[in-house]
Amino acid sequence: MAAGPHGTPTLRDVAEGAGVHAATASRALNPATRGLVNAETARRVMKVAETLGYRPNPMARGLKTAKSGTIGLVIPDLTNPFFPPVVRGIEEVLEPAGYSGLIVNTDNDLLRERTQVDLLRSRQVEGLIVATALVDHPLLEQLHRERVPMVMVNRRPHGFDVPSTVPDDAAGVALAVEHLAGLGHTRIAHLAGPTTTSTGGVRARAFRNAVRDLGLDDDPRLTVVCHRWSEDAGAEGLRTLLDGDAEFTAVVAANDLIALGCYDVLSERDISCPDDLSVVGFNGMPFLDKLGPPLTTIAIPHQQIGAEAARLLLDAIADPTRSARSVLLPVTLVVRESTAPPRRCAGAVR
Amino acid sequence: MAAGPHGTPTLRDVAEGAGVHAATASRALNPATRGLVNAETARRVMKVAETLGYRPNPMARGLKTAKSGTIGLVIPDLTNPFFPPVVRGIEEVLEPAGYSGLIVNTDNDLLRERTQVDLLRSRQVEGLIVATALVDHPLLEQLHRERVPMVMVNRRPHGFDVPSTVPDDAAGVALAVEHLAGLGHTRIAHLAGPTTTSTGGVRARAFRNAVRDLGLDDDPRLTVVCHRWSEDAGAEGLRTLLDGDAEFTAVVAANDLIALGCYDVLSERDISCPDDLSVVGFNGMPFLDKLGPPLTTIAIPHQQIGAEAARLLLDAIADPTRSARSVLLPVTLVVRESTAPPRRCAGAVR
DNA sequence: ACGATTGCTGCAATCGACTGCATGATCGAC
DNA sequence: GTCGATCATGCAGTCGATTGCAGCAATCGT
Repeated sequence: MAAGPHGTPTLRDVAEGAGVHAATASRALNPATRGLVNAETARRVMKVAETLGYRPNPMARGLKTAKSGTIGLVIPDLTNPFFPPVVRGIEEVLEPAGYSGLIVNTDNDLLRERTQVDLLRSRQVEGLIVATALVDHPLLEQLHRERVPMVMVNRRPHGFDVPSTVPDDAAGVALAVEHLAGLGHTRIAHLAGPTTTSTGGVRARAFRNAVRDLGLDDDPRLTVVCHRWSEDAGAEGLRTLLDGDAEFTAVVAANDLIALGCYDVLSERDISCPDDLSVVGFNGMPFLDKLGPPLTTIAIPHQQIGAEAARLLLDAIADPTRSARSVLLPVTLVVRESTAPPRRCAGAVR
Repeated sequence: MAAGPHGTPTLRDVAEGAGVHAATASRALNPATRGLVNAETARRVMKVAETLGYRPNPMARGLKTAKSGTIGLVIPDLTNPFFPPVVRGIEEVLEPAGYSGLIVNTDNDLLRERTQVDLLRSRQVEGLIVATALVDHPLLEQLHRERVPMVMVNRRPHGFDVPSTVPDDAAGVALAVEHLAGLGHTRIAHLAGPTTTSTGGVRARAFRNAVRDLGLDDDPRLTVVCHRWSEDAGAEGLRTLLDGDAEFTAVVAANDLIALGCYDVLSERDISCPDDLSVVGFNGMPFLDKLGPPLTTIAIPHQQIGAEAARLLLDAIADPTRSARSVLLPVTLVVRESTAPPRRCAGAVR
């Protein structure tokens, strides 16, 4: 067990073991420079490295090359079931490429976001995958100006071009509306996400387009904007909808959390789903099939979204001049028991 | 904007700006060595560092000090809702201490676990927080021998002493059984977790103890071991229970996922919960209150478990000689609608 | 008033890997 | 048999921060 004073074998240990200079060992071990070394010598060095269990010290390497081999993942809250699969998708791509992800949670707090990104940058991350909510974002703009390689997931940037991977929101909403229309609903409500997020806006617009395309009642009173992507906000949204005077027999929630908020109001007001009201979610988070009733939703490929984002980022790092590309991923309708034909003579639901 | 050729200001830039040597600047900036420097000089250096936006390069620092400021988090699957809150609890403690967590997923695969831990070690993590399932684990033993600072979450190590933070499993199970007994159940079944995990064993033993303590029917046929902590395994477990000839009116699942598996079987066989069968889960994962029916469960303080684990690890890093301390965290019973008194003349459920 | 202590700062080596440049060896060509 | 080309390897400096040691000045004690 030849090893340096610190226990782990160093490049010099390997070089010594192979009877060559550290420089030669370095070249032999690096596939890109291996050609510079005699094939036989290279083989020998590699064998010694192998038996010694040599691991290049990423700090020493990073110090010299100014590369850390890490990527910062900026997400609002890991506890939101949306993100873990996305993270796994990201790591699935990053790992084989020799990168690791550093996760930070911002809780959608602007200040916290800033300090967390600072933290990441001080850790020398080579790029950022950003999943935060806000669409108009001075910090993002600043990072973009500073040429920090960056990709957005699930959100589109506003003014400047940054690569992004997003689900096909418009198609998803259309799927939901068509499904409800097919069941016979004509007055469908929408609980929109915050307008401060691109997703909220896109889905709301897609909703009205779908309603119009199908010739359903296009009543502006049937769209209520939730101020957050949360159960609470969803509950509040449905309450104002119910307390309004517009009739509706179905609601398309801008995401599953908002739909879950609806469930709270339903039991609170003793409204039956799907008998009195059909509900459709969006995102396809886990365990939706165990709800009472199981929630019909638009499933999106979380893992793929992450994987694509990671690929885009690696591309951007490899070639910073490449223009921003964005990926739109297909979504699917998952029909469960929260949707059904409207009752014969459904009036205003209250 | 004075800065080095790479854009980010270096220690020498600061030193130059303050008219001192880099060594002095280093000492002035490090709180531990600041006393060695003239107070006025230190102030000046710090001000220059501030205005320059100086960030010490963690790689250079790490190279010299052989510390990376990172901790490895070894978890089975981030997608399992159990872990995200634990991770947040961990980071909540790690961050103020200047550490970052590097997350890897093992999918409970022994080989993958090994390569992932190798990855972490090659990234020079200063310690490991391990949440993997297996109780007899050559890799863990090896790490322990190699003196890698390490803490386990939610599991107790088998042969050797490693600090750990676990929920009070025994108390939780007792709470569940008492709750059911209080409702009038006398024949209570247990869907145990894998015996390869300490948690599985502990909860199963606690179950039998609780049943005996309360003078309920202690029938060995009423305990079935699930071979994994998953919905599938839970479903399978309940099926064998139902297909057996022992009567029971309630079931304590070793965790929520197993309880969710029960829900599948209930609808599959048209058994009503809680009318025909009461079900109690364990862990208190999110959205359980939205299920049909909302699941009664034992809530455990996920975030606290993580935070305590991180604290233990920081202690272990600071003083490796300190003996292993373990923390037991209190759990609470959350009563919802999956439990009710048994029907008057409940026979065998089938 | 002189040697000794204390306080502050600079010098230079170090951590481990990378890399431009130079040197040495080998071989072919004329 | 010598010269130049090619190939392989070694040398030494570099990345940025840290730290033992030395040096210098101011202060103290007697």
